[in-house]
Formats: sequence, C-alpha cells, structure tokens
Amino acid sequence: MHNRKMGIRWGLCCLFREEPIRFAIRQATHLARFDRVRQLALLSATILANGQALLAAIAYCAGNGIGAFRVNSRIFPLKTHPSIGYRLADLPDHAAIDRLYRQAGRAAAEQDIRLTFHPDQFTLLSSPDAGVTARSLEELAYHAEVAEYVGADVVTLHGGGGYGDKQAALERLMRELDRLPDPLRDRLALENDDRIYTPADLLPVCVSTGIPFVYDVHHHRCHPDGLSIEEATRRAVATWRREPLLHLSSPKDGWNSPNPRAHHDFIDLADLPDCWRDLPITVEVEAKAKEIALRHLLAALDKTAQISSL
DNA sequence: AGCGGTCAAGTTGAT
DNA sequence: ATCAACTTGACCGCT
Repeated sequence: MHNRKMGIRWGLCCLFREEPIRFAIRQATHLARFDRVRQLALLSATILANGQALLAAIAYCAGNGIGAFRVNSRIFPLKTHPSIGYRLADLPDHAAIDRLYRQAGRAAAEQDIRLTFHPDQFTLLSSPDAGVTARSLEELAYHAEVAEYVGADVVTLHGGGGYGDKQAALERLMRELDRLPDPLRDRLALENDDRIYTPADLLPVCVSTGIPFVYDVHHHRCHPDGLSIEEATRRAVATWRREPLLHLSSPKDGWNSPNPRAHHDFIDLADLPDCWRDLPITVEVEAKAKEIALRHLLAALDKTAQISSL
C-alpha cells in the first residue's frame, strides 16, 4: 500500500531524472537499414528491456509514496509506424513479452499503482483530414492494447486543433468518440490544453458522451475560460465514475513570464489548488525533475500537515 | 568516448 | 511560404 497524503494519489510521468530507470526507443530511419528479421529482433529486445524498466518504475513508486505512473507511449517503439510497425505476434520474444507485461500489470495492481497513458500531440480525433483521424485511431488502438496488457485505466487525449471553427471540430470529435470500440472508449479521457480547448469547451462534450474529463489546472491558468478553479474541479470530478485524474505543474519562470506554459523542474505548493487537497483523486505531476520533484512535493506536504496539526 | 544533429506523426502562429 | 514550438530526451553517425 502506498503512502496517501491529504487524500491525493500522486502520479509520476514517464521518466526518471536520477533513478537509473530508462525506457529505450528506436529510430525508424536507423531500423530501415536492416532486414525485417533484424528489425524485429531489435524491437523485441527493446520491448523486453522496457518491460523490465516498467517493473522497476512500479517498484520505485510503491516504495516512495507515489501512487500512479504514466507509461511512455513509446514503450513499444514504432508500434504503429507506417513501414516499421509490427504486431506483437511478429516479435521473436512474443511469449516472454506477454509474460513480462502481464507481470508488470499484476505488480501494479498488487501495490495499488494506477497506470495511465497520454498519447502525444499527433493523436487527435477532431481533424477534418480523414487520414489523420485514421492514423490516430490506429495509435489509440495500440494504446488500448498495451493498457489492457498492464491494466492501465486511462488514456488521456487532447481536443486537437481548432481549424478556425472549434464547434465544428468538437462535433467531429464527438462523432469519433461515439464510435470507439469498447476497450478504448472505457479508458479514453479528454484533457484541456493551454492554447485551444478549455474546460468550458470540453466539459459539455464529456457530459454528453460519458467520456471523463482530465482537468489540467496549469493549462487552465494559461488559457482561462471564465470558470473558477473550484467550479472546473467540481465539474471535472463529476464526469468520473472512478477515481478522477487531474494534472498539476508550475511555470518555469513564474506566472508573469513571457511563457508561463513552460514547466518548472519542481512544483510550487502555492500552485496546488486548496480545493484539491482532501479529494480522493489522482494528480499527475508534470515537473521536469520527475521523481525528485515528487520527493520534494511529498516532503513539503508532510511539513504543512505537521504544522497544521500543532 | 564524446559531441551534436536528428528523430513518424499535426497544428498553430511567428517571421 | 517556411519553420520553430509544443516537450524531450535518447539515439546514432561521426570524429
């Protein structure tokens, strides 16, 4: 059982700064020089190594008061690449990979480490370009496949582009959401971003489709919509039929800098909304110092808890 | 061994 | 029209 502080389950995102836990990737241009057998051997070895890294990441979280871990989308490198892409059954170590990733899923479940995914900016369901949507659906299918493997319960997606007409784009997004296969639909969540889609834009979509809303308070502060943090939090939490997921970060050079969107190495406790403190929620910490930032944050929370109990 | 250019994908906005 | 930013290291070719 991990160490829950103030009602919040704290989550680490993808990487470690100091801890020697590394997830490897492969480059398509490099692999393209080899024959298919060699490509699959290299990919297979990388995926096995990444599975071991995932086990290590879960163990680290369990031992350090961290209750959630976001898995890097590239844990199966180039899985959906148009020319290098592959099926799991094609990999020479398929059976061992299967065992290892299911083992990681069991380890996460046993130690109560929530696993999540967050596909990158190339994955979106609002594009007017059918090819972009088709490739995104394939990418999401890959995420759902790995999520099922390891028991991850959230795949967080942004709204995508605005294309000069956000309402039309949101209607395309809703149409795609309505026809997702169940394994994906059951895991997908929508998150506000810092340039285009605000909580006020996405909450109605979430309510109408039943897809939960991931509230990123840093994005909301960069790109406000008239909703207060308290109101956005309340409405976001209400979209979840399981533990809600929220995102927290602090600005690299302060809120008055030219670019407050950039993430700081650490979390300033002042950026944690007071109304989050006692909620039964998962908060993923997007701080560049990774596990060091979590360590500092947990220590700072301990200190304030001690002071308030005097 | 170390350095630096490059890396699959989409969209926006600055120049 | 072109290209950096987004976010981000890690990889790989070259010296």
